[in-house]
Amino acid sequence: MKAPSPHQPAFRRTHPDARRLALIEACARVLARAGAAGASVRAIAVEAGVSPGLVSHYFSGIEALVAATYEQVEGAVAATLDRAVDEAGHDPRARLDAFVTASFAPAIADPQLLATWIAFWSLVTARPAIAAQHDEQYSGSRARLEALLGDCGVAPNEQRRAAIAVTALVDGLWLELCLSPGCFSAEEAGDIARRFLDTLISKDR
Amino acid sequence: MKAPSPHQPAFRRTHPDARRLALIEACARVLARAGAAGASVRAIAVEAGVSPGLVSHYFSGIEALVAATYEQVEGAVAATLDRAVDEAGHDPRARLDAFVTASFAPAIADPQLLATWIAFWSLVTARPAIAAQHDEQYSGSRARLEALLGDCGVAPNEQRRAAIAVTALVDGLWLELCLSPGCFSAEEAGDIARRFLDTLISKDR
DNA sequence: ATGCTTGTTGGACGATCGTACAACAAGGCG
DNA sequence: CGCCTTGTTGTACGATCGTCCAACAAGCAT
Repeated sequence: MKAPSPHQPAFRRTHPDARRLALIEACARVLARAGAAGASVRAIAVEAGVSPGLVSHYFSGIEALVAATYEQVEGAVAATLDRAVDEAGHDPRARLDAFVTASFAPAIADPQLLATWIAFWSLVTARPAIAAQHDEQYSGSRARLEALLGDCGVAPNEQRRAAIAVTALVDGLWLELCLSPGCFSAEEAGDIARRFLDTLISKDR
Repeated sequence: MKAPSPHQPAFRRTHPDARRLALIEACARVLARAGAAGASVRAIAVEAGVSPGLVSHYFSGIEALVAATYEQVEGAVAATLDRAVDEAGHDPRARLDAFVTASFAPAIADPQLLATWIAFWSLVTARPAIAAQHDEQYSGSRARLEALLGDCGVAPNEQRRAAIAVTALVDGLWLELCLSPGCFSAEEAGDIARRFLDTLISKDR
């Protein structure tokens, strides 16, 4: 079909970091489209426009690629939330509200995004290294939330528990919002979460 | 190895319902042990002590078996929670507390139990029938919670939202408790959830 | 005891999986 | 311009997957 140029390059070399990132993004797209069951080496290679061998060349296996994809996507989500917090100005409570509101925005509460989480969760129980990665990213996320809560006047000795509670409520709402988007709306989820924040913050005032 | 009896039965016939249940229980054990990735037709057949062909004979495929397993396990969990509620006596608040406390008991907040949920969740997005099943079981669970909340004096027009909130908080805590059991304890999770119930119930009193 | 129903077996089948490796070529360097 | 490094290809391999179906036998009915 294609008229071959005198010397059309069959492929292009890429910086290892860029190629690695491209494979991660392709993995995320495949997970979003086909779910964890459809995320095979070949499907990801086709999605990235490379040969299957490259996946093995950059990652020790599918699990390592899924772990790297989770790390990447989780980082992107955290960055989106941080941006929403920063854009909320300097009022501590407004920043906290922005955090939970952004957590249910279409870009975050996305069923296709859930697929990455599920694929990662399915590895947590069996693989200690994956479990350690999960613990690390969870504690990082909780630390950011503890800071936001502290700015709102939550006592230091209550921050840990409050952050666990808020994370659980937001994650639970997020999960259900992804699994059955028609059950309740993102606005309702935000209202529920913000009302819960009221009870945490006004408690010791 | 085995000295064959004059007529040792090579297999035993079973009531279709009993065999079906045995396959479901075998599926749950395989999911708990090997995760969603290891739940193959053959592995489940070995676990159940039957030949691989039987799985196809009773279920249209692996997905149908996973869906049936989720339904069965979810029903068992609901029954356990209902029993805990009943054993709590007649005081409405004590019944509600028993519900959340039992939700984090070792038998429920079990990493191996999470595997069944993850395997089921991984099918929700792609398969409309699975999504419908999830919606149905979620709304059933929420209805029971609404009744418990109503007995505690939550106004009818607030019951839906309160039940969504409690479900999300409990599920979020349960999920994290399963994923990293060392992060916080079941007692802490129960305390967080019960404290949240305080804010919902004492509100309009 | 004998036949019949049907639950059950067990292997065949093609598809797809992850992995590995030798050959190839793109692109920078001398 | 031609060599060299190495990112990339493409395929072969064995394992395992889900599905299917003809043959078998367990246990009830007669």
